Amino acid sequence: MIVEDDKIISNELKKLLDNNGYETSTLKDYKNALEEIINEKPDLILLDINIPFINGEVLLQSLRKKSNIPVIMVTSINSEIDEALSISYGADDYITKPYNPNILLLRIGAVLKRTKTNYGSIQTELTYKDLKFDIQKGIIKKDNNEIELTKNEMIIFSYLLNHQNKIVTRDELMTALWDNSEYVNENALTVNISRLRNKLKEIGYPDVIDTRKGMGYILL
Amino acid sequence: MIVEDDKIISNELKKLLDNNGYETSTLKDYKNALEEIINEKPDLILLDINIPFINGEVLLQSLRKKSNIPVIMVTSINSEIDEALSISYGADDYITKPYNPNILLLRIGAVLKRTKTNYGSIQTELTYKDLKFDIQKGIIKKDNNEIELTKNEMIIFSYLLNHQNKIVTRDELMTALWDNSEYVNENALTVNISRLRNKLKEIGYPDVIDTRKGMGYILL
DNA sequence: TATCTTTATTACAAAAATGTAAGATTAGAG
DNA sequence: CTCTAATCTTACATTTTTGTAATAAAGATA
Repeated sequence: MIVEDDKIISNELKKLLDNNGYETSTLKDYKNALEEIINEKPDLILLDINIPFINGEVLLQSLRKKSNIPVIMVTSINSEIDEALSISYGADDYITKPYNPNILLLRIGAVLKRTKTNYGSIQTELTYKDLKFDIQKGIIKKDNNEIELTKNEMIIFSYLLNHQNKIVTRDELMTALWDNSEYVNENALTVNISRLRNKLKEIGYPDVIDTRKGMGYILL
Repeated sequence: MIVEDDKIISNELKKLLDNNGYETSTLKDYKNALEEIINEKPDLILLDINIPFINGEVLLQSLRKKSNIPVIMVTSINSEIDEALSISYGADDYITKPYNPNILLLRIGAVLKRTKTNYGSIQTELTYKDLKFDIQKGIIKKDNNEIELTKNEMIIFSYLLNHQNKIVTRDELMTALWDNSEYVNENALTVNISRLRNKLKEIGYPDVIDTRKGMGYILL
């Protein structure tokens, strides 16, 4: 979606993108821009900083409260402050007019690539050594093998994976697993670790969760 | 982590970052850079494009095969092609020397903010209207309320959310839920949808999964 | 080494998740 | 409007997940 008040530039951009395999739509002013955007859910927005009535940065700020749709700021003002501000407001990239069409296309490609796993969708696969961890289905795959993790095992494995090679205390894991409002046996964690270890062993990783007595666990 | 061969610039960068609350480490050349990076797991890398022996872009390319650690390219060559290339190789941002310290800090902040939920970690929260969906724990939160989803309900809700406002066929959902190797009753899906709907109703969203008879379902 | 504390393992029972079947509803074609 | 196919609801039985307790093993400390 192109948000740009200058019709000439807008058409130029549209033509460029249409010719390169993108579907485009255009908005000429800020009026209802937010609704239009939310409604249409474009994959990416090219946002002119100087669209009439409202500054593009204000629009970006409001948009960011509702959505993570990627935004590339387009501006004629080649000011470093604006560039930095765009980024801190949540723009995904920034380009100045006059723009080099090829650069613009590359940047669009890069932003889409960078954000496609995140925008609106859930990152489902995480890698640990040669294992693929599908958090959505709760399974770990290795070549042809595949083991299923239960919810608790998933939470523990995710947590360890997010802190790989760092020691994770038992308390941290307890908090990740259970609201500290509800009381559970201290040993419940130990049992769940044990179960996770067994499953990892099944798939050929017997000793990856190491005990650091008195400190916690570490995923190697 | 600063990867930069010019000691003066390297020290300057280090001082700037140290003074602004970051912990830094430095690498002076490409030798074993990849191992060092993988080993240390920095939160962000400032990568000089002209480090000795190997071009920074090559390093970046190899790194991207192993990790998504955010990288900001630093270069003295103010060439648009390099900038575009950096981005398409997977750099998260790009800055030219001489750099404005404040801009650099802002960009570092922006990149860290943008990537913190993704780097090495699992994106755990997704938003639907005013609900927060924690995929890792399988719970949906609304203000003080909170409902727990089972694995099947999570899979269905995730799938619908990833295709919000688009019609999703029953077959798609069946495939998302079960390997098509194992046979399950057609009705199993209906029952699971029903269960999910009840939970969504509990939390104040009674009619968000709409049936499109003969076609599938749609999340409004 | 002896002792004490931390962590592991196992078996078991309670709770939760899930597929099935039977019957009820509903939407849309004719 | 009527009929039929699609979808829904409910209840139930099986399977899975999970916490507990009792006992065992392993590390640390003296």
